[in-house]
Amino acid sequence: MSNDSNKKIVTRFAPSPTGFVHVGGIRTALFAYLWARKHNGTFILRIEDTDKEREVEGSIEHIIESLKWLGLDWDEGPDIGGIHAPYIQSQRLDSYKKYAEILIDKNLAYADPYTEKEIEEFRAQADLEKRPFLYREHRPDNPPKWDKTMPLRLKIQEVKTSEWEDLVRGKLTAGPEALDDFILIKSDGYPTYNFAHIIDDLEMGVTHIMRADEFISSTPKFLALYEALGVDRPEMATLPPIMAPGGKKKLGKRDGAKDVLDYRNEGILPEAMINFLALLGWNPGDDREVMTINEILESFDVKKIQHSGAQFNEEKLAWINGEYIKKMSYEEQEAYLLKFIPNDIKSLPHFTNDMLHRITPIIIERISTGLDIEMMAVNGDLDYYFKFPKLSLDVLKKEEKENITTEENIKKVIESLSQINEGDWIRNTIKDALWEYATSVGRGSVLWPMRYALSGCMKSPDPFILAELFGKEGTLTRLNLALETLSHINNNV
RNA sequence: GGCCCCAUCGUCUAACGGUUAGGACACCGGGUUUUCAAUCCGUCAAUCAGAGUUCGAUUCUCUGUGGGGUCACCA
Repeated sequence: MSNDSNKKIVTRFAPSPTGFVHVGGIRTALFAYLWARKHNGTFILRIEDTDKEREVEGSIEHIIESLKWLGLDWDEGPDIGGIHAPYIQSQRLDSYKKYAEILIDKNLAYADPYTEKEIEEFRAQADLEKRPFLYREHRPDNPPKWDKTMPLRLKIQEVKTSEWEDLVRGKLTAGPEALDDFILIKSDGYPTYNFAHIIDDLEMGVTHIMRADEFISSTPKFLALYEALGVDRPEMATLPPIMAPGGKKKLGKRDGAKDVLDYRNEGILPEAMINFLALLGWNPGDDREVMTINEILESFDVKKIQHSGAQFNEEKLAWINGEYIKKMSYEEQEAYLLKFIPNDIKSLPHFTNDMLHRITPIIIERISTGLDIEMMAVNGDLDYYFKFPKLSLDVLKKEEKENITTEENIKKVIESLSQINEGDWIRNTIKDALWEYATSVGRGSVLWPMRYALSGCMKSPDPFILAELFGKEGTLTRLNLALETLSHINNNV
């Protein structure tokens, strides 16, 4: 293994183009990115498309879009090229062939003459005998010359217990069962992941491999291949798995893991996602939680990477996102809000830039993601800013019976507010004009009907804030509407 | 099942072998606003179990238990 500390750090993110990337993949990319950037190293994006069956068209563009959204930029990759181009495995078949020939010449790789059916039978037999199936136990004595239509397998030299050092986990071991004559080149001519990623890492000078812990069990095979090739291996840092909510299994696409870009659509900010993901399986060693990418970079250390799995908790992600939203500039907040306000609200009679401008801080204070804004819209907690509320007879009646909302109180409020000059129409003046009376008759019997008259809702921001927002005329209009509704009830009872 | 990895509040985590086991999210409660979705304060809450080493284990060792991963011509 290479221990040359002067060597430039090179890491990579190597997804396969089988669809979108979920947060697990991004976390791996992030840690590799952080390690490279921290050391002024190189971060490579490589596409591992050796399984043409599972390939999904458009994946590469989608992956690139996801990484760019998050600000994880790379120094070499399929879209920008680089000194180790190409960066798509299906375009690197010559390299794999070259190394395959080397292994064949050294008598360390051989053609697999069996049919799939025969292999199946070996496997079934092993199952029957309740022992692990190992291809090497069926290794042919005189394998045919490899004609590229048969799989090519690595010939394991020495069956032994494997032992290696992991940057995160320390000393790891695996029994001899983990070692088998695995396939290097498939019968379709493409290399397996096991072979291709090692050749690529070698040719691209990758010094550190960040990977999820499902690769621990195949590491002995990688080790055997490095040995056969006679090359130093890169350092390996095993990341803990990200668990699905509930903690019962690793987060995966089948269990509903979302496309990271879905989070963008929900209003998660890239900085918040990066921050959250960095903290999933790593911590800076102190109590900081909201950290900029530079602060993360400053403190990042593979030694602080967690060993055990961590559940992906969307609530905490939302909380962090809220922290970032509150730190945005006023203009950014307004644009953010506008993005999530549905069109039917935007077409309401009083929807103006001025009103949007004024409610921005009020709404922003109360939300943590765009989903919250959409939810407010659905619940009717947004439209009263832009139109006169429709008051519910039932609600008013109920309060009438409880002797809270009386015509007298509303009249008194209207009377007091009418005396305020337009120029003095701010929340504190409004409050001062009403406070004494409200206190004398019980604040609830004044504030509640005021809130309801202004918003038509059981809950809303402070009624004085609403009154300021709607202006003197708007406020009095709404109060008179309430009064009208109330007297209408009284006349009909 | 074989092999491997992991194990602190519900969740994410902190703690040179010596702390009243700390923080954050969530929850719950309270203040303010007689609204809460805002804000402030507070409560509740954990070292998987059993041995061993040690004056002293969350920390080291072993066993057990639990959870996860992996046993492909997928990555």
